[in-house]
Amino acid sequence: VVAASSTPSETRRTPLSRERVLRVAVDVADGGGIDALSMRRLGQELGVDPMALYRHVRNKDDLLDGIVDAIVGEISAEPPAPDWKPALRRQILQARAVMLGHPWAPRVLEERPLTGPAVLAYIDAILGILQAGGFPIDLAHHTLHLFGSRILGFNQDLFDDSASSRLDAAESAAFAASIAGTLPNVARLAIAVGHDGGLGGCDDDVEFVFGLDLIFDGLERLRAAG
Amino acid sequence: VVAASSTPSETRRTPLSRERVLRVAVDVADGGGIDALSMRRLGQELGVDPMALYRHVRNKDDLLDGIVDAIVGEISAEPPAPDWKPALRRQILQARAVMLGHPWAPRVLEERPLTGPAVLAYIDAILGILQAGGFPIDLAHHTLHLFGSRILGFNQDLFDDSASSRLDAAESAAFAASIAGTLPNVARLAIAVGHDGGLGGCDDDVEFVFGLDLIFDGLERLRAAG
DNA sequence: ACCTGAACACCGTTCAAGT
DNA sequence: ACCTGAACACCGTTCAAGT
Repeated sequence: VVAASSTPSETRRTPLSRERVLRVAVDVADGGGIDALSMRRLGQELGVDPMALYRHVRNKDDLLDGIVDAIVGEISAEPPAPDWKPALRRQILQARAVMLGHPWAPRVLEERPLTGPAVLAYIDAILGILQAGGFPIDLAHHTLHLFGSRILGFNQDLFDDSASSRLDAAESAAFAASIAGTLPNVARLAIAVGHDGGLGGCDDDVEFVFGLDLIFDGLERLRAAG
Repeated sequence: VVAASSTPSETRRTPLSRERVLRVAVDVADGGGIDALSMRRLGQELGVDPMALYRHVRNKDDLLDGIVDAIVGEISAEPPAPDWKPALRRQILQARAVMLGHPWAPRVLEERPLTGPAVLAYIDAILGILQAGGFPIDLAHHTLHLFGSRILGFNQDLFDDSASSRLDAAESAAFAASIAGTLPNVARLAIAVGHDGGLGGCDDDVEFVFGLDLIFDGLERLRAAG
């Protein structure tokens, strides 16, 4: 169920527009995940024939590109500052806050080409922060590639250890023992992650900021070296 | 069209097995992209009723998990060595070579939970390299999160500059001029990327290794500091 | 000229009927 | 007991018919 901002009768009265189509599409994805966002379902949510959407959106791909750009447009811009590290850090964490509100967004962002106006404006803002901090243009270019998805506030975690971190010490030990023969290093990791206080509970935000700061330090060293 | 390893009659004679289903599924994805991989198409490729696949695969998700694990299984293991940097570097570049042979794989790897035996064995190998190099277990854990998809040899590039790098200097200048008003920093970047020899042609491999080495250096500093 | 909705060519999966 | 294929509940999109 999607939390609609208007009653069905209002919905039907308001004329369709690309903006409204995209806004409701984001609502549908927020409410039911990206798989819930079909042209038919979206038409139903807007109280119109699904075919009516094609007047405001070229096709499904165009719809996805549109909501991706809308999401990036939610990120408020951080003004450039002479001290680039805190400025870029704030900017990226602002993007992260937006992404946390749309859990489906990272996946879609990754599989769509990012060429919308809001995305370009965001990249321009990032480059502005780097330039104000004294980055030559080629280092700024490397930096964009280096950050990858991190520039938008998320990092693709390939292995999910949230399950193992939910285990207590005894359960971790049992799991570790069961795989110790074939996967000795993963077993050791499972025990360490399970230890109370050992790794601080595997907070994703902690991991994200850890990675950010390590990369920042490496970049600052390159920048200072010229 | 998929390059089949056997003729239709052979295909029909050979009994189905999970391994064969997964192998042909990878072939279909290699040949036509991940969207070409449907249960119906896969059944057709194997010369069997689509429903017959459900004896060897729980459902479509299980099929995807299976081919993801099969791809990771293609990566040959690098033996641990006292010098962790070159060992890890070789291991990751080996993974990258495998991914370049299956362009659809990174996207699928990102959206599936990675819990198959080959994935776990691969992570165990990575942890083995780090441990042999003197990484304490908690730093090794941070390292996995830090690398993210890079551990499997690919980096999610959010903006695609392959189009702009294909332009010649005059075209870059014209494009830059057209956006200079609204996107001054992106415009400057476009000119720099377009310059012959300025950035070395935007080689993806160059960018990947650049990022790898920067992260390696940061980790080595943390490791040495204890 | 505009919009609607029937229809097409697909999906993944269930389930009853047949061997 | 096993397998098949019809059928269900969906897709995105085309296109002809209706207003």
